[in-house]
This record gives sequence, C-alpha cells and structure tokens, in this order.
Amino acid sequence: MLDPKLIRTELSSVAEQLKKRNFELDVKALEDLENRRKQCQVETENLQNERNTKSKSIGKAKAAGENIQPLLDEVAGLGEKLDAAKAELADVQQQLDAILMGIPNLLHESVPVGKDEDDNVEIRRWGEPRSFDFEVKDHVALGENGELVSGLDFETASKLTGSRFVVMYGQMAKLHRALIQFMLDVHTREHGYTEVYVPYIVNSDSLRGTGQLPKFEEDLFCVDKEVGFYLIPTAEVPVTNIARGEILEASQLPLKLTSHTPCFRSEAGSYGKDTRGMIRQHQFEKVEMVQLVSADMAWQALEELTLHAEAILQKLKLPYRTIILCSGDVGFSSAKTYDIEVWLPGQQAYREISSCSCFTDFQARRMQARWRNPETGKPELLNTINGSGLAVGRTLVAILENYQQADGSVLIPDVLRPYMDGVEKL
RNA sequence: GGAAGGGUGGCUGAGCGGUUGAAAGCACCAGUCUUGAAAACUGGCGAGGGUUUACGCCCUCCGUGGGUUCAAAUCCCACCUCUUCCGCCA
Repeated sequence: MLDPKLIRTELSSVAEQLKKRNFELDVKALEDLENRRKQCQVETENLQNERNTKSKSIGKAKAAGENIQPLLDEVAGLGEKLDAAKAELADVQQQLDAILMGIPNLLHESVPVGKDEDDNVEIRRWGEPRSFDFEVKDHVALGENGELVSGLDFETASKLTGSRFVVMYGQMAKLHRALIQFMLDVHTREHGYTEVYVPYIVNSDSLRGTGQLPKFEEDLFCVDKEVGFYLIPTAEVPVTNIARGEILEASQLPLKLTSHTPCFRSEAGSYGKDTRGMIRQHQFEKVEMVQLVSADMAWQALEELTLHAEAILQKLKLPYRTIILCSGDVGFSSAKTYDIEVWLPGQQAYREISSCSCFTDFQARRMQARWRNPETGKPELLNTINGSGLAVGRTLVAILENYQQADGSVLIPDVLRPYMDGVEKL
C-alpha cells in the first residue's frame, strides 16, 4: 500500500505515475472521500474528547461526594451522536481503504515505460544456446523414457488429481530433489542466506501483507473459507510475513532468508497456456530468496539478489537472459522487477525461471514490518525484496532439454552429481 | 479431545470500573562523576493516526471481535493464541 499521506498531498503526481502502469486512479473520488474523511474524523474525535472530559469530571464529582445527576443529564444523547459519527467515519474509511489497497506500487525511475511484455527490455545475456546435430525433444518427450526408472508421468497425475500436475519417478524425482538441495546449499553457503522452513498454509492477513489479497484471490487455492486459510502461491508470503508487526533491530539487517516450499496456484485465466508439460503447474517447488533491508539498501539488494539467482543458472551452465519488466508488465506490489529467462531448446525460446522484485515499503506498510533506526531511535518501514532462486520444476525442464543427448538420455550437470550419488546421466 | 492458568510498551512485569498511556525493573539515549571505561546518580524514553507554518493540542491502542456503562486494561460473551497436566497419536 502506498503512503496515505503521499496520496493526500501529491495526488495528481501519484496518478500521473500510475498511468505508466495503465492504472487509472480515480482522483475525483479519492478527493471527495478524503474530504469527507477529514471532516468525519475531526468531528468524531471532538465528540470523543468531549465524552472523555465529561466522564472524567463525573468521576471527580463522584469522588468528591457531589450530586452527579446534572452532569449525567449533560452527556445524555452524546453517546448516540458519537455512535453515528463513528459509523460514518468507519464507512468512509472503509471505502478509502478499499481504494488504497487496490492501488499498485509506484515504479522505480529506471523501469522502462511500455504497454505489455513485448516492451520488456533485455539487459544481459549469459551462455550460448547449444546447437544440436539431432532433432531436439522437449522435456515431455524426454520424460517418457522408462517411466518407473526416471520418468515424468502426467497421465497418472491427472488421474490422481487433474490437469497441471505431475508424477515423477526414480532418478527424475531424485534429480528434482537434488536441485532443491543444491540451490539451498549455494544460497546458504555462498550468498549468506539463512534457511527457513515455513507453513505452506497461511491466513488472509499474511496474504494481505504481501499483496495477494484482496485483489488476486482467484489465483489462490483456499483450503478453508471459514477460517481464511490458503495454500501459499510462493514462499514469499510466509517468509516475508515473518516480519509482520515486528520491529527489527538494526543489527539484524539485512535479513536474508531462503526457503524451499511447494507453491500452489490456481492458474485461473491461463487456460490454453502451456498446457503441455510441467511449465505451468498447480503445484511446483521453488527455492525463494527474501531480503528485508533498510530503504537506502533496497536497490542494491535487488541487484545482488538477482545475481544470486543468476549464479544458480551459471553453475548449472544453463544459458539465460535477464530482462527488466516494463511499466505495463510489473506486478502489483513491485516497484521494479527483473525476470530471468532460461533457454529451452524444446521451445526455441527463453522462458521465465525467476522473477526478482523490489517492493520498496509497499508490502512493509501493509504488514507494519519495521526496523529501529538507531540514528533517530524511531521505527521505520522495512523494504522487502524477493526472487526465485529458482523455480525448481522449470529448472528441471531446462536441464532435460539443454542436456539431452542424441540417444534420448540426459547428462547430469557436474554440480549436481554429488547430489546424485555420482550418476552421470539419466 | 479433557482440565487449569496466561496473553499489558523493545523485553520482564504490576495494575481497586473513574487524574492509568498505564507502577517497577531491564534495555536504550542524554547529562554528572571518571584520564578513559564500568559502576553510581540525575533526567529522558511506546506505537499508530488527526490537526497545526510551528510550539502544541487531540484521538486510538493493554491478544481479536462484540456487549454493559456517563466512563472499561479492569465487568460480560464469543473467538484466536500460548503454557502446564491428562489422554491420544505421526
């Protein structure tokens, strides 16, 4: 959520900036509500003040043994006036909050202006896509190899549950697990992150904190509507919310956390997209990196975290490119996002494998996640940064397709062999 | 699942329905003392919001949500959560 004060004082500027996102801010409605809010709030607080003062004098009079009836007569009816004022204020505030919660974050100045994903800008590229002297298969075809030994099985998964799930067997499942282990090891040993294990079910407060609610409920799987429990769409939610309602000490910063979790997404609205294979699943594994930092470190942290994600691809020797999302494509809560796209020979295309974002204080304000600045002694909002490091399912796909051999086998990248008991190929 | 007891400021921990936003201690900050530090002493020190050019003034907040009352941290109801004991169990 944006700073309400900023919206109040720089409304036209905010509206202007949001246009880059194709977001139309209803300036008139906001102004009207804001005026009403001010009026209601002042009125309500005055009434409260009156009630407090009079109640106190009643207390005093009573203690002094005086007759309090005249005073009681004075406050008669005050309660109802107060209740009415409160109700109106609550109503206005609620409308205001609803609008505020629906306003996306302001973009960083370095974000290129653009309409949609076609306007994203590539900023660097690493590795050469391999040239094949045989016809390349995609990961689905490669996964058909000897199912119970090392296969991917989509049919069984759809029997068990439905579309967009997968069953993995044998060495394939092990390779998948090896990737998780490998990523966590790199981030904890080389990049300075602390590993955390978190719940895979979160409450609606947490989802509001990171910005999935109230706007994007249809993307989530709800486990219990009654109590408001949802499966996490990303570890970002539980990990970032660790700081919700907390005031961290300066010595704890930057707080760098990494976590492996499954992720659950309903993928509503993606009918027909990536229906083949395991590119887009309802359930997938991801290793996530989260950094909680002071505002002055935020942009540096985003650059650093993005390189941490890229490091995994480099170690796996998978060609990729890094792009910066244009203003029309940046996610709701993010101020700036880099996507890392891995080369998939089966699709002859670069496909997203990581998304690294800086949310400035947008999430922190929603969840009141703060740190104490020793220079002022006052709590300040944290800045939150996160990114995938990496999406495990898609990394598996990338390995299968990039490391495939003419005979349909797949070589295991060097760095993963220690995790695979030395096995060199599938 | 049963029983009992808790949830109060950054932390620990008092709190009779009425000058309690909340004792005390710790931590923290400033000052005195000291060659310096520690100790001791003195003072300051919650968060969010509104309003004001500003000093300031005001409102809200004692797990959450309701209720009673002129007035609620304090009384009532519901819920959440933690601890201990019993039972069950991966």
